[in-house]
Amino acid sequence: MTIADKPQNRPTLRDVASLAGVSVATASKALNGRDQVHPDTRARVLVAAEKISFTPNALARGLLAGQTGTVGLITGDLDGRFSLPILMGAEDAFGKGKMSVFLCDARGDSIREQYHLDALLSRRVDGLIVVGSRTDPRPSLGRNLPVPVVYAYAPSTDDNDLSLVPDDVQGAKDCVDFLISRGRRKIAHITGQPDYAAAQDRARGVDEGLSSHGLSLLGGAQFGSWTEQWGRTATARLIEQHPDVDGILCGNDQIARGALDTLRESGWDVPGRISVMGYDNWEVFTTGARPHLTSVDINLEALGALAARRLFEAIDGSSRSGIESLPCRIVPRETT
Amino acid sequence: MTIADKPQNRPTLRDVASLAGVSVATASKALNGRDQVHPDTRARVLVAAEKISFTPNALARGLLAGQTGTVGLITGDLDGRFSLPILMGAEDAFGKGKMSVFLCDARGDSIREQYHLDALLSRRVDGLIVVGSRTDPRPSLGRNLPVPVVYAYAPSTDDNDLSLVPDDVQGAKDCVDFLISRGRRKIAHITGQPDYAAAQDRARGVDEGLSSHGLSLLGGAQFGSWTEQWGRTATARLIEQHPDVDGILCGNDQIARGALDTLRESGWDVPGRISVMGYDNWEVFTTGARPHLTSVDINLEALGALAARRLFEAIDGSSRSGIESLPCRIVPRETT
DNA sequence: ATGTTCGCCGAAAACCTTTTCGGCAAGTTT
DNA sequence: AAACTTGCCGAAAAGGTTTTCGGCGAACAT
Repeated sequence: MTIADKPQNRPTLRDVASLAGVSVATASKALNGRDQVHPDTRARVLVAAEKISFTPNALARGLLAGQTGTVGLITGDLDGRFSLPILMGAEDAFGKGKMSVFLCDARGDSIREQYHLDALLSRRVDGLIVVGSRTDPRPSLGRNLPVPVVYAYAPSTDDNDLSLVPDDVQGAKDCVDFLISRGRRKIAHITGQPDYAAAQDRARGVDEGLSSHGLSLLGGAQFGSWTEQWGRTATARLIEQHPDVDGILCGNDQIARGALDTLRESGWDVPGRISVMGYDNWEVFTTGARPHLTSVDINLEALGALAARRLFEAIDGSSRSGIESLPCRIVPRETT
Repeated sequence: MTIADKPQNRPTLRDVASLAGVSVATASKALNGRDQVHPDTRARVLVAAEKISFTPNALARGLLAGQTGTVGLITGDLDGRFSLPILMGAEDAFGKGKMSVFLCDARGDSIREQYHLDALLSRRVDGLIVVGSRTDPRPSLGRNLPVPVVYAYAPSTDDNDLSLVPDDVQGAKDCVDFLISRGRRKIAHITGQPDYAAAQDRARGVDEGLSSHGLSLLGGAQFGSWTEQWGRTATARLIEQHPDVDGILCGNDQIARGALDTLRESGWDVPGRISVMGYDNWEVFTTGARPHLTSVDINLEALGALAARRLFEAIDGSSRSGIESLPCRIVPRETT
């Protein structure tokens, strides 16, 4: 019965018009705020539309206008940790009533990505945002797509595309400055797999930051994996080999979590004897830690917002290309 | 220039037809595998379509067919932990080439939810999946929507709607059985805020499970918050007041994480002296723990897949209502 | 009274695709 | 040779909306 009493064919502009006793042309103009329609007539149309709860068919409108007011966000993310904040940022930037953003998930699979691309293009989205789960360059979707594309977080390999990425090098430098401003001088770096651009960039930032202060890294950058386990192992080795260490910059929050665990179990006071910083500001890790973990926020909402603005500009005609880096932001908590 | 050389008006079926020297009717039939078209003609049309990389306009098709082959997924999730697995499950169940699922995020805000609902309905989706971030009942989207709706994870308050939820009561019972089969008898329960249905359901399952074995809970269910901090605090108190405890069922993985930390620091051997189980099977917590945490998977992909099937049935006419519970699955690791 | 402006409305075209149905030519049957 | 079937193709309608443009009546100027 829930099916039976559903209005099988939904109300159309023609229904509104006949109810209001006008033509569809006038009804359309009345609803869209065009002038050339008498105030009384407009009022009649509005109540008629309200009465039958008319919603304009976006398919027909899009077909005619050649624009749908829709942008697609294709993500390769598996758990939404990167893509949802970017989605939110983009939505906020587009503002309500204008453009809708719809997400679909390719799970890092290029077949699925192509499938979603086709689905979105055939539905005539006005633009695309492509999100990856690592900052390593990824293959371009192609040069002669019928709509503009912005790559977010994971840049395109093609310089003709526009990509937006967090500035990991500068973020890492900022961490160094932050620790040095807290009086730390013997700084180590524990990070993830060396084949990640994020690991390389952050390590480079740490190096350059220390160099600019005339310092150098304690024991060199320790590459491993992005896990708590590695954080624990590497930290245990670190404090044994370098008992004078007074700061650890970790490649992400999980490694930092592992570092904190090992330090606590070894009786090292944080932040009394040593400071620890994470990266990514994944809240479930930073505020679960003891003490709460100082980290670096990579501003994904801002990335999404800028992606939306750039897309809007491109839809309106002006186009950019290349890689744009966005600043990160240190979130001080209790480990520094 | 990237804009300038974009084909401003995309190829249409008319272009294909004129290139192949046939009418649009024949071109359509050729591309859609209809019979009534000569093999040679079909081949000509196909190469023509390929040549100008024609993609059919889904707007026009949907306008005509009254169906768009699209379902919308509205989530209230903030980090995608629940909604993305459900999205994936739904996609897999629909299968490729048939239906596309697009996600939009209301962030738990009913204004935004209404906005996205309107956006999806005006784009004439064929159905909706509504996902929440807690298992507490949520307000219905309404009874006379023009398309079928399935609520997943967070059920609707309206019994006329169809809702799919994980069976937390049975899941908790299974945990009890699991611990008892491992020889545990003195079992405690530490869980989250008492105003969460998930906390109540899981606590009830634990109670009922123990009763069915003639046992009872050690110290009663400990409600607190879904955090590591609470897991640590409650566990410290627990082992002080009940040194004979040999099993802790935690309301989620973060609480379990906190419990493990406190046990390790108190010198309790896990799983030698005591077993610990989490809930939700959030991998980043279960495999980061020492030892790796046994947990309960709430099968979100299966939930999404069933949502897709139910939606498909409803679109085809048959309709159900009420709440369907899906079984959970214990994932044994090293803490039991 | 004639011509002109102005305000408001409606018919029709356009967007792109799918499906129905009529038509035409070639081949088949009586 | 006439009647019929078969295979293939194309014209046209339909779907819902927006925009353009012509029209019509009323108010105004001469």
